[in-house]
Amino acid sequence: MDPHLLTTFVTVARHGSFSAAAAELGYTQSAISQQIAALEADLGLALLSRRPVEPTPAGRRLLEHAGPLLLRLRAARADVLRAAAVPRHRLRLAATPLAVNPVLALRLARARAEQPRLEVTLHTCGREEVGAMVAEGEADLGLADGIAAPSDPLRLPDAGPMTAAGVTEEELVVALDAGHPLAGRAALRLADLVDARWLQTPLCPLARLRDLMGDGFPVALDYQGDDVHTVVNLVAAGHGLTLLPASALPACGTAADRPVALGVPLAAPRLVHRVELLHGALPAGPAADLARALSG
Amino acid sequence: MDPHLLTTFVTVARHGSFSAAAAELGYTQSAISQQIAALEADLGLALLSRRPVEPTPAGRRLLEHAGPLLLRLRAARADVLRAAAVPRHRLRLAATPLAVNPVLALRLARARAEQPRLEVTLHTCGREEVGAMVAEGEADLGLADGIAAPSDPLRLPDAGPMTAAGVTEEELVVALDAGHPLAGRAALRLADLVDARWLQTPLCPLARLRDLMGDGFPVALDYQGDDVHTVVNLVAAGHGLTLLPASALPACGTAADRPVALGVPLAAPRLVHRVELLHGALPAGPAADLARALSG
DNA sequence: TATAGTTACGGCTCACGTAACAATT
DNA sequence: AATTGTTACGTGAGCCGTAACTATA
Repeated sequence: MDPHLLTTFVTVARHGSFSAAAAELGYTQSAISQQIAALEADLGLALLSRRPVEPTPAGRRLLEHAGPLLLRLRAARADVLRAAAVPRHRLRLAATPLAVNPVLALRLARARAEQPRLEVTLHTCGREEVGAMVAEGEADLGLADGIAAPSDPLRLPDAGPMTAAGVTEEELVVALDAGHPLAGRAALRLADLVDARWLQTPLCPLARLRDLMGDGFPVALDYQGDDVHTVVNLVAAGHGLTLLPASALPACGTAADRPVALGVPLAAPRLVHRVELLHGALPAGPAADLARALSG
Repeated sequence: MDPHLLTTFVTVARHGSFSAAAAELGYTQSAISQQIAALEADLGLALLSRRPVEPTPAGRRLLEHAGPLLLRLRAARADVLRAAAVPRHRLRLAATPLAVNPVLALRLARARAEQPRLEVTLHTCGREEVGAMVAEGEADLGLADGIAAPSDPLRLPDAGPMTAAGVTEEELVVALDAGHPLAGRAALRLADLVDARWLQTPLCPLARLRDLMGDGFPVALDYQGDDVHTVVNLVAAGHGLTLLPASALPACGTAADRPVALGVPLAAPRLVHRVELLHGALPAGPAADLARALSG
């Protein structure tokens, strides 16, 4: 169970090939073969079937552990080094696309106005990656968004000792096209939308809604990207419903020349769009200042 | 950050001595010295001060990570092996002292009556150790108790992918001696007991109450052991208050010849004594049967 | 001066690379 | 026949033990 062998194992499993893993890790094919053999001998189990190279049931099980385990290992290293590092004035921020809402964008602007020496780099990526970047010290602060009951914390994947605190909560709206039968409503209940046609996007994972409401939420279109602008255009064109924070929809009313997406407030269940600030323990100097500023 | 070096590091830190760690791990003093040097070189930080041997701030930080990390590593190994192992008829149970209440003791008896071939070993230990034993596969099932709001899960320390499900919830009572000024009350509010004299025991950690209610709960006596019988006798003798599940107190009323502990129901906040069943994913065969039986 | 951690050095293990081999398509 | 994983074997890095050294109480 040497982490070294574990890394090799996940790489081989990911590529489905010993040679490809060897190329990526800078070893020879032979070394990879020996490493996998060593891991299998250590556990006394076959972890991969050969030709084609695929994880066995035991291998799949190990894969579920290996990722988080290696992440925590890197996170621990990063955390110890971070605690001893000198505070930098170049801060790296990682955020999910919907996390940088108008409120937080303004707070960030104010903080930068107050501390002109501060250099900020902002990087957009998925939830898991935000968590991983903060845990591994690749980002000083992270902003992750999600759907939760008011004042409830988000259920973020565990990436080791890390602090998460809510910074904004905002009304959730059901986004739909202007011609949709429900467009005129003053408010909607999620229970009434279980059988509507939904847009599947990483921005609003339907699995989360099914957790809350049970089965349903059929997928009309699956959009794999995370671009908010694209999602809004897809909604406007009638590809399906999705949940968005109110501020993610354009403020204007109707437009004659193109389809428009409308937001109808969600009446029940009581849910909000919540953004949480992530950071390793003890954010030092500038990072702590910025964290305070973002918390409002 | 080799786990091997990490284990050496925690052992040295625990003993406060290189030689003692060497003795425990079966190495020479010299090897330990080289291992610590290697770890410090890898991180580029001093982790231990010498003479006396104590962790530096960076070392303390690493210690916070190392324990859970090594536990998860052992847990992952155990989980993979468990999934591939043949189901056994000798089941090992780990439980905290207050977890085996009358209800669960009866359910266990019924299960054993229905499956005569089943051999059960029961081991009592602290919360963390129950979690660790289940995670590492040293126990097939675990029972951990704690204080929580009704239907709320316990906040158990994370020991990797493990399933926890509530099995019983029971009324909490404030245990006090018969001569206590509050002994006559029909019910008590925790808020009124903030300044009372409390018994500190692992069975009812006052830190948990302070989390809920803020500071207070002064310690009259700190009992380091976890024997329920002893705690009840201490309470009866007037050493202080504690919270216990109603079933932990003797059923009888008063006795002339010796001091008696009484239980007064806790009216507010609404809290219960909750027991959760812990198991690794996929409990196989007999373990799954027993888990079902204990869940009622 | 005694105790305890560090450094020097030698031996041995083990992990990797080269290269020949085997198995699958 | 080509591709890809396995096995054999030699080399070199690294880890541990012995022993000499050093620093602290």
